[in-house]
Amino acid sequence: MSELPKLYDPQSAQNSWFPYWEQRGDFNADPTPDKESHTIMIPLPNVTGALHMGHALNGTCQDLITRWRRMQGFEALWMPGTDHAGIATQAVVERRMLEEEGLTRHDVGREALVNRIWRWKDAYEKRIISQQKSLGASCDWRRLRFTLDEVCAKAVRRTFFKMFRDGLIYRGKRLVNWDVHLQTAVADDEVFEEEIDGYFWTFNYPVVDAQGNPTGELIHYSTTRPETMLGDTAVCVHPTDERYTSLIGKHVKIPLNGRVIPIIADALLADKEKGTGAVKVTPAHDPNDYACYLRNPEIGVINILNSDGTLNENGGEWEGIDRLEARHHVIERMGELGHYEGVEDRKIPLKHSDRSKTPVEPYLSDQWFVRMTDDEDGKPGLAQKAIDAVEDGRVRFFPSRYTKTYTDWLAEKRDWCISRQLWWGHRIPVWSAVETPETRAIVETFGEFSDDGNVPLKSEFSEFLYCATFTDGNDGTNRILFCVDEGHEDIEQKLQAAGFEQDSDVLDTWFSSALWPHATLGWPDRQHNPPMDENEIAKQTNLAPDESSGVKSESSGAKPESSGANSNGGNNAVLDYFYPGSVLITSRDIITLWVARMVLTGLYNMDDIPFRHVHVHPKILDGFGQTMSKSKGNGVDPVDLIGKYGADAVRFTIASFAGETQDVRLPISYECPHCEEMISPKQYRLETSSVVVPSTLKGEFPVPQGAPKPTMVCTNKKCKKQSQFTTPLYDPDPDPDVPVAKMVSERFEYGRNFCNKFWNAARFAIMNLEASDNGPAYSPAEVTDDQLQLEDRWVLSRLSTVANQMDEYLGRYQFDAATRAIRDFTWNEFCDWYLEMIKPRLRNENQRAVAQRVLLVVLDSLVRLLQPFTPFICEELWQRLKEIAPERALPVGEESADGKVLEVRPVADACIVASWPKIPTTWQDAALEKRFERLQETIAAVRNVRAVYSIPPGTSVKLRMRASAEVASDMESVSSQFDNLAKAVLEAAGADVERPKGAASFSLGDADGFIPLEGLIDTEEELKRQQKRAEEIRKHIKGAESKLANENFTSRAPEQVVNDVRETLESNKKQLESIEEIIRDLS
RNA sequence: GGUCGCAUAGCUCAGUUGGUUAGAGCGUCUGUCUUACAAACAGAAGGCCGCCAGUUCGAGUCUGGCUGUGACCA
Repeated sequence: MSELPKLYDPQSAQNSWFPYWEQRGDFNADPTPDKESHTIMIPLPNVTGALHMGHALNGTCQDLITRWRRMQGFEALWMPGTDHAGIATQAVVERRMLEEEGLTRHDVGREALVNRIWRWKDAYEKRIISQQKSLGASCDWRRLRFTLDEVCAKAVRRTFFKMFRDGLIYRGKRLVNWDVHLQTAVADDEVFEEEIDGYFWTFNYPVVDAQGNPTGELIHYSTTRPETMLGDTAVCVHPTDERYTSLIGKHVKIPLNGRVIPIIADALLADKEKGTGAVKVTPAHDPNDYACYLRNPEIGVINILNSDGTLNENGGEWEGIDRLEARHHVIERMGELGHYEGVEDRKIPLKHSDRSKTPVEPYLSDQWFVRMTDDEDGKPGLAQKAIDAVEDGRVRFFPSRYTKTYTDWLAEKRDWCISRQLWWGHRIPVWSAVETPETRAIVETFGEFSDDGNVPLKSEFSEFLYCATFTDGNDGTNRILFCVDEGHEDIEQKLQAAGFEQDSDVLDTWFSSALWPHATLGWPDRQHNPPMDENEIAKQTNLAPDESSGVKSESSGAKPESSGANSNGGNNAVLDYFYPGSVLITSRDIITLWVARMVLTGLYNMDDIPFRHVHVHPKILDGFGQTMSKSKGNGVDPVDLIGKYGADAVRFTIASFAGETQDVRLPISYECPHCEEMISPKQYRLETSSVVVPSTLKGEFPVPQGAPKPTMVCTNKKCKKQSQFTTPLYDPDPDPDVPVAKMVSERFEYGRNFCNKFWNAARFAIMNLEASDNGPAYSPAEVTDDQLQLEDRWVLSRLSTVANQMDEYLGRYQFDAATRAIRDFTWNEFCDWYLEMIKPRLRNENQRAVAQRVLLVVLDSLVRLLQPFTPFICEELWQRLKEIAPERALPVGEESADGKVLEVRPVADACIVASWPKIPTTWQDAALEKRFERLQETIAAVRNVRAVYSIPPGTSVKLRMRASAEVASDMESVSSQFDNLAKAVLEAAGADVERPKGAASFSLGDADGFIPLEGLIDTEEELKRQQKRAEEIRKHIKGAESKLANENFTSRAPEQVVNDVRETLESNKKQLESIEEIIRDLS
């Protein structure tokens, strides 16, 4: 075998092993009756744009758990896919179309726009998948789903139909956030508030008598949106406001249009302290006013806006004019009529659409809703059932504090507005028409009208068709509507031919993503397994789909034939087998929007929860503590990091962040494209927000069209070159062919350095497992207890502890603790101590074979334990080790007697499917670890003396240890290690050893060490060193003594604690005695 | 405004049910190209555990308040 290079090359490992796994079908998961399933549904990224660090963190956690479970012998499915993200995607495509071609959606039409969005989706889905794959995502790519594909579409249609039939979906009026630019409602979470410079105008309305004649009284009020007075239906005062009590019940006239409206009292809307105490009420255009209308329905509602933001017929002479322009006309006319009183400047918090970045208008419109409330008879509704599932523990949150976020939100039981006035999405499957003899005739082919307005259908139709009549609130016409289940295009055509029109709205994206956990598995089709991607199957070299899974690991055994084929004995085995899922891994901001709704629809459609665990991982912030986002310019592309540090390093570092905390900071830098120097970032304030730019920024933002783009200057004195850099503020992108500074983070050196350390440990092992001048190659043979040396027992004891910790930590989703445990063991124990200690044995022909066997079993275990974290390097090493030792000595089971520790077994073809280590806990030996620690302390103390006295590495020192006979004999048994690790020759050890003159000294708890340094010793320096140490110990002694003198402590603290303090005190006193003796000698 | 977090070494973070002398990585300083690894090795320096009270024999850890900071929901 060719010798391993000194540096691990992540790119070459990535290039070889990902295709290898794909071809072998290692990521495939199929129903396998004799294995337990493990299912993770990806939190589907949306196709609006590329993935960022948050996705990388999310994906790493999921892949880690999936790979771990797969090695444990679970049939582990990680389901991939993407979300169509209705409004977000439509908005980016529309914006780009407008910028590049000057076209709006109305110019191109529904079909053409949707086609354009499909093309966008195709491009970004491809990009997203390639990003995920470069991270090593072991998804079952054959099962890739998209929320608008036909499998998901069926689930959406069936769910809508079922809910409609069950009376859970209704149509109603609601005041929504209306994006006049995109002409759609946007959800509350798609809106951001921004303070703008506005004005506060004051007007008055004349009070009129019953005949409509002015009484001479005026009511004054102020407003930031004067144009809405055209839609006023009342003036409101506080019921206890003495200025107005006499006016309540009277009327005012709106001067602009002569409408007479009542003066009402409403304590919730009017505030005596604010302004004049009187407010105008415009129910159709203000949420608070709308709430007031609901309390006082007699005042009525008047809508003055068209969907594009222009005034409608209620705008009178200003009909067709944009509301902002109309505002000026209104002010002017009120002035002419003598009802304008003044204006002042004011900062106004204004809601903007996150999608179009334009101000939203409160707008009253017809929307579809899903009922969340409980039934009238008190039976739990959708929300309550989802709350129950968490409260009774069927679904558990990790960390548990997120349970409250979930239950608090659901407890409000607010009906869910599911319609969106968009073109990109699942169209609402409802067809309606005005009731006419012709349309009635159609209805009568399916059923018949009953007197109460219901339309019971004949049984052959009622399974997939639902009919109802209603009166249109807008024009008073009687209408008929049909809801049609999936798979009945013939009926849809028949309805359309008869004049029925499909609702033009689409469903909220979350409606389809709520179904993700069962829709992706093929629900509602219970007869067939869900279809799979033929191209992905074709990539797998084992040819016939039935054998696509190939030979599996030593633990999981060969798989029965794949159930990928569509015919499967008439049931959907995939759904039965993989539902419910095991864990959902996501970030906290969608606990309400998504997690809650998945539970709710899972219970509704499947009568079962969608997953048992929900793990909520932290969010990644930048070095300034702000969330990463495209618009802030601080988003790091994981692919850039993978290119620089390697996928393993990125994964390992990310996993080290992922604990139970809420946020982690990831300071970022710009990498000079010329010399790789890191340039630090700074925050750059814009008018209403801030962006992150290089600290050496040249040029100004925002960039005027055609102006040179801002650049940064390299801080490296030898470079000093300028370059463009990653930022959202270039319009639209950095110039082509100009070097661009990428955004990276030096934090990832943590993972890279670890991978390289591990690589070199394996390199050392491999060199010593092969035949060389030092002796023969590795030979597999069983290892018994009596063949083990101290360091072998120690390393196996530690390995057992760490391996078992890994299961604990991963089981609780504590990825950070798991990475720390495995890193510390690998680096600080295996590399720093074990490898160093066995070097002499590997050169000794009698000791070499056993040392090789123990070395390999530890390395073998590490490769397996690290596979979920750093799969590429592990597969690379696995394949190399497989050549050296296709059979090797591996841990025996717990129950093994007769002193056998390792037994020879073959290993799996690939690391990804190797069995997860089960290291016997009986290997853990606390007493032995304690002994070993004393050895380590002694060596550290000798090294410290060597460093203090600058003794050259090549120079040997003598060591004399004063200790009890027992400890001394232990020291003698490992004396060769003093020489090996500290270049110290143990000259003497025993109770009667005396401190030689001119020696450096150190004191452990139960032993003192002396290193004769005749001539070398600096008495002053040594005295100082010892006195400093003595001071420290005196401090501790004092602390312990005062503690023990405290009656309260000795009587109330647990005996164990008190004893520990006593022991430590004794040991410290001994140490102090030794040190004081040394000090006397030196003085 | 409500809810949930965070504040520990210069930076980024660990710190189990309260219990001996608070840890790691990076950075800094001193040595070392020692035949696995300079992306490394050996050694060292560096802490009012945000502030104020309280509970306790004992508080980085528990309780209350304050300050700063972040997220989610209104």
